[in-house]
Order: sequence, then C-alpha cells, then structure tokens
Amino acid sequence: MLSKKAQYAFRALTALVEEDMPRLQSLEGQSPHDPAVPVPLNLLVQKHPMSVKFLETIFLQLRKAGILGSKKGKGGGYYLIRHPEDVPLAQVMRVLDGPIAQLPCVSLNFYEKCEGCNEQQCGLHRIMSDVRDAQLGVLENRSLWDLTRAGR
Amino acid sequence: MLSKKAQYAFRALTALVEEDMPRLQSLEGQSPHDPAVPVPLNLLVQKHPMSVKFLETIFLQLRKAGILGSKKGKGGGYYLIRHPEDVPLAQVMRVLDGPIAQLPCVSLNFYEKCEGCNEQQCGLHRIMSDVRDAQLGVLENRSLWDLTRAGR
DNA sequence: CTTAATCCCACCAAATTTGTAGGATTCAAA
DNA sequence: TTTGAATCCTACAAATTTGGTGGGATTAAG
Repeated sequence: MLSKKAQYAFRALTALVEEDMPRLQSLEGQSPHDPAVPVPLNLLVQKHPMSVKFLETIFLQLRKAGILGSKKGKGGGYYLIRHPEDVPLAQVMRVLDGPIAQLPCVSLNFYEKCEGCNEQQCGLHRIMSDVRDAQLGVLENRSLWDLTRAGR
Repeated sequence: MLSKKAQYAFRALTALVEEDMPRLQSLEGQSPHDPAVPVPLNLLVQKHPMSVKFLETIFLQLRKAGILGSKKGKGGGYYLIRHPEDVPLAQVMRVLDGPIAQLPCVSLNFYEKCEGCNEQQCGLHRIMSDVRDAQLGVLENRSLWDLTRAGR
C-alpha cells in the first residue's frame, strides 16, 4: 500500500499541476517559455485539507530529489522543475516510499541480495520479478500530467 | 514490500510442497487419491532456518483461512488442502499481508471508500486500478506449484 | 521593519511488525 | 496408561516504521 506520505504528495502535486495549468497550456505540446510560478503550500492545502507541516517535509524530500524547485520568502513556494509529463509516478513513489518491488532481491533501484536463496533457481524470485515488471509497466508510463486528466 | 511473514510463509510452503512431491507426481495431471501426509514444522524449519514459533502463528493463520489442514499430536503436522496448483499466490498474500492494491479505494477484497475524492474522476484512482490489475494478472495466475518449478 | 514563505532538525506518539513465552490440548505408540 | 511429539491459543514484548508536531533559522518582497 501507498503510505499517507505518498498519497498526500500525489494530491498536492495534482493541485500544483492544476495551479500551473494556464502556463502549461500556453504552448500546446511544446515546453513553455514562461518560468514556473512558485505556489505556496498553504494554497495547496486549501484545495485538499491536510497538515501544512507534514506536507512541508514531503515537498522538501521531493525538492532534494530534484523533482520540485522552491523559492523562499514572500511570494515564494514550490514549483515543478520538469514538465509534469516528464515525471513518472514511479519516481515520486521511490523518493517517498522506497522500493516498489515486493522483495529487495528483485528491486531495480534498491537491490539487496537475499541470503539463503539462489536467485537463478528461486521460484519466488522469478515470479516477483514478473510482478515488478507488471507494476512498472504502468507506473513508469503514467506521469503527474496523467493525474490531472480524469477521463481516460 | 512483502512482510517477513509472507516471505517465511512462501519459503515454508515451498518446502511443504516439495515434501509432498512424490505423492503429487503419482498421478500426472489428475488429483492424487492418497491423502496428504502431515508435515511437522520442525522438519520445514530444517530446510529453511527460521523461528518455529513464528512459523507456527503463520501456519495457524493459513489453516484458519482454509489453505492448510493440520493434524495434532504425534505424527501430526500441516498439509495442503488443495493441490498446490489451485492455490494462487494472491490468496496467500491477502491472508498474511492484507490488501494487494496500493490504495484501499481500488482494493477488490478490502475496499474502503476514500473520503474527499470522487472515484469517477480521480486520476490516481484510475491509475492505481491499472496497477492493481497488472499485479493480479501475475499473482492470481501463479500458484504454490509454480514456486517449486525454478526454470521457467 | 514586517510579513510570508521555505528550511532544518529534533522529537514524539501511535501503529505495525516481528517475534517470544507459556501453557493447554490432542494423539500415537510404547 | 504414561510419555513424548506435535498443534493450538492467547497474551505480551521488543523493535521498527509511520504519521506527524514544534520551534526556530533563513530568505526575500514590499
């Protein structure tokens, strides 16, 4: 299951993208030239009620991971560094929740050898690799942009 | 990620199936007529080192869920009620770890409505449904039997 | 100078996970 | 009928993770 952290993050990021919508739509298909406008957290929290303090720690993580940028002081806030279409959900989840795979020994980004099981001939290893591939097939190909487009 | 409980369970169940192999192979394709032989926990633990006490609580859960049967007393132990091919991994995981889905509102067996999000037009809901389907596509179609067959 | 915002870090309470302890019960075989 | 081997059951304990909170420091606009 997704942690509350990731759930809050997705809600807030959705709101952030929607806030940035006018600018993003200004140049259809091409990357916009206007710089992103920082959105303060309290604005995002108004749309989806949650603790500002908690969201603060979440967005801080996302900033350190290179997904968000920030501007301090009055008129500051957070903004997306890349186009929302270029941020797969898998990346957000890895930053906040760690591995996506069901076992450390099948994780692509958080691999750890499992002691006492020969990966070549371990049935569980093979099956969980299939599960991981199935999950990533979706999560690497859906972006923050897709979060805002409700109907298919 | 799978809990230790589920990981231990899969290891022990693999050992249990292997222990029962001669009987299962007696009638290729057809269900065997010989009754299953109870295997005591200490035998399973010898193959994959782990706490007997902990495995006890795990197998107790699996028995109450109708996956395992048990026989008490001397010569007793646990045995599979159905053919290993008829026990999808998804079922074992649900018993021990609960929901497989990433969100309660997309879970088939542990559904809970998420407050503050209209499921019809929630982008996250739609995407996580796709993830769930992708996972179940594997987990509902791989069984305890597949755990014992190493090479494809 | 004031106000609004992020930044940073420590800490905390609750929940969950990962077991352990100790006996009660059942059954087969000596 | 005694003994030993096994499951059954419940409670509890230790460790880890989760889900936050608090208090300030820093930065920047007006």
